[in-house]
Amino acid sequence: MTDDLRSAGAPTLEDVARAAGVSRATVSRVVNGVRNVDPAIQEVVRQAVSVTGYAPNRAARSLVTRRTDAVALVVSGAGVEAGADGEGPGPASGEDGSFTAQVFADPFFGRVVTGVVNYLRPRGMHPVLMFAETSRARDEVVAYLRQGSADGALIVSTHAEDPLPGLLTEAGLAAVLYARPARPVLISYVDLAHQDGARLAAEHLLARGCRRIATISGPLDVPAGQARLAGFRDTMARHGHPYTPIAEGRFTQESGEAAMERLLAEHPDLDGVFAANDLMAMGACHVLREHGRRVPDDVAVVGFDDSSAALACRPPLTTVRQPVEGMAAEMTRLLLDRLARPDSPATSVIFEPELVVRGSA
Amino acid sequence: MTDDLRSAGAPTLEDVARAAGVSRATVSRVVNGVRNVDPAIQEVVRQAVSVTGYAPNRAARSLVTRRTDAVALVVSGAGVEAGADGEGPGPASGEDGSFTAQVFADPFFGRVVTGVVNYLRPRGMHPVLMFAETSRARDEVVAYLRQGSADGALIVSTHAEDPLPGLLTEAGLAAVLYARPARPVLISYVDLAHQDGARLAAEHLLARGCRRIATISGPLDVPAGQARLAGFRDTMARHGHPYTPIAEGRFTQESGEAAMERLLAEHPDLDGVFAANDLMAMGACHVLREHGRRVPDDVAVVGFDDSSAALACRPPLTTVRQPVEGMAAEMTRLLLDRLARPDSPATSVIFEPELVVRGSA
DNA sequence: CTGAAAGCGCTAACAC
DNA sequence: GTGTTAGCGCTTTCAG
Repeated sequence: MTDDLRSAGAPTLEDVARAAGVSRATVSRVVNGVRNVDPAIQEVVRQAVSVTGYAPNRAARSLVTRRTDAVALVVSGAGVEAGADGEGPGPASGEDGSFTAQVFADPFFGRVVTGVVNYLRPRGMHPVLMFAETSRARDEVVAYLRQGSADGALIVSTHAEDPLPGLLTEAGLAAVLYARPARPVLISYVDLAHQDGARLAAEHLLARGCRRIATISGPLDVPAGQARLAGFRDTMARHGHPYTPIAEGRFTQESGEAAMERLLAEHPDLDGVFAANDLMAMGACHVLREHGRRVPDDVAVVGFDDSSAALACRPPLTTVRQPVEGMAAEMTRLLLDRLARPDSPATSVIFEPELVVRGSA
Repeated sequence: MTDDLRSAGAPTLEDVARAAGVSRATVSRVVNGVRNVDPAIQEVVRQAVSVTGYAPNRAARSLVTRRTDAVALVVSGAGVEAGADGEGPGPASGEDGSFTAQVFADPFFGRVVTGVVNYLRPRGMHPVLMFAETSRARDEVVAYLRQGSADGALIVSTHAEDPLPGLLTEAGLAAVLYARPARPVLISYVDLAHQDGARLAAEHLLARGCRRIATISGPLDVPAGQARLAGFRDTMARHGHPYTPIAEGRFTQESGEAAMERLLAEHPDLDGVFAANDLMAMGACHVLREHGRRVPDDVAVVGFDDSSAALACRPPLTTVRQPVEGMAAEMTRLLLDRLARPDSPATSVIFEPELVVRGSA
């Protein structure tokens, strides 16, 4: 008669306690691995746990611990172009899903997810995926965190002037960014030394003997785009090339193709190209080949990121490696650190890029 | 003296009630949009909410509603090959992150995420990302759900014989699959009519005049790989081609390249290739070009999925479209349906593929 | 080392 | 239409 009185609902601590003949508190201690419990009793409790099939209720636990063991992984973007889906007069940058689709078109985000998950998982934590491309969506992210649905946020911004970091810190919520915020907010972040990366690319092209070098930059309203361009230009200037042709892309393969077309039209004799990411570099290679230029013999191409696109390309891309997974893991570490010590100061960690030489340059 | 007594901690229902001069219950009603509340009072409460900056505590709410508004989005795989990372004698298919990295190397998963998020988001729900490539990881997913950390699970299996669906239904947990389970489990799922898709590809190649057609199949231990091959073979046989060369790939570009090399070595005169996904088709195109074959003039190539790789390829791939985002959305709808009516029967929805003609065939 | 008891913040009967 | 109240299942002092 001590059994089977709990036919409905999942077993609770109470049930286990009864089955083990101890108090709820003791069961709780055993379940949470708190010391100071008689080994013999521990064993009895463990038995009872497995007999009853007990699983602690996360909500009840969260209610008292004030922790959820979840973190929000949010992809944030300020302005998305109107979707070219032709589905009627929808909002120009609305929540029609074009943003979420675009995000994953770039192999970059998958790598971030990989890095985050690999750090979180061994610690029993999980990422909740969120997108914050509109002001409404941003408010929802803030609300989500304020409700205590997640312990903190990992922010990957696709555009500068993203208001989200500000909103978050203002609300006293724990957050860490991938990439330095445009306006200095007191918040931790990881970033890459983009300028150094661009320098590596420029020097490689120069060392290779290229003399008429152009660049396909990233969007100039995103910090990474600016920094890579700046690093490239500075290096070129320092080596006696104060004027280098530039075509702005949007980090997509398509925009890379268009940029390459423009470059080729204006400078048919170029012999080297630095693209600010691999997707654009790949687009450039396609266009070059279509125009009868051999890569790297006629035109050398260097990409950036060392994403999966670099190996997918023919020839495989010489590129500047951004250790995305490692950076994402570090970003996660910074967040968990902050959660453990809420008033630890904001920290930033800058990673150094590395040149990876393959076939394209 | 009615104010500022709550300097510490977030404001609770109690605080709002006090500020509005009503009871907790009333505040709860207006916050949750329950009818039967005097409009005037509603207004007063809303004021109080915004004055206090109240945000409902999700844990407390979940504790009583038994809902979290989160669903687990789990990528499940049975056997992953040993990582080729050369980092010492690690476990052959361990939790070293190689699985998570592989998963996002394919544009497929990003599309699934997109579809899921776009369905979930307007409903105030969010996906928690999980991976279940080892038996340990699978147990964690089950435990996660049993703790009530998420209301249900969306499963994307990368291999057949995945034990997860069985574990889940056995535990009475709500789950829906992307792709039919290998062994018939009583569980809802969405899937594509893979055979029809393969038929479309074969017929297109045939109609185009190709007579020496080979195929690069997917891994034969995954249902989609089998079905696409079966559909292709049947159609070829029906059109008088009982024997078509086959090379097995693993749905990666690299494996597609290797398969194409083999095919070309044995059948130098082939004039058409059906690859079971776009990544492999892209690899095939590269290899064909390296061997001096023009696509589509010398050899026509048809892919499968209509992923981003199809457009990234030169020439753009003629392919069989799998409406991944729509299928993922439907999968999500099925899950929420199930959550709303727990004893609704298991349902399956099969989507029809569509041929998309571009440059490669 | 173990038990008793006080909540965590919210929803949902149930009274009024 | 609104307030009272009883928990939801857990952790955590505080006694013993």
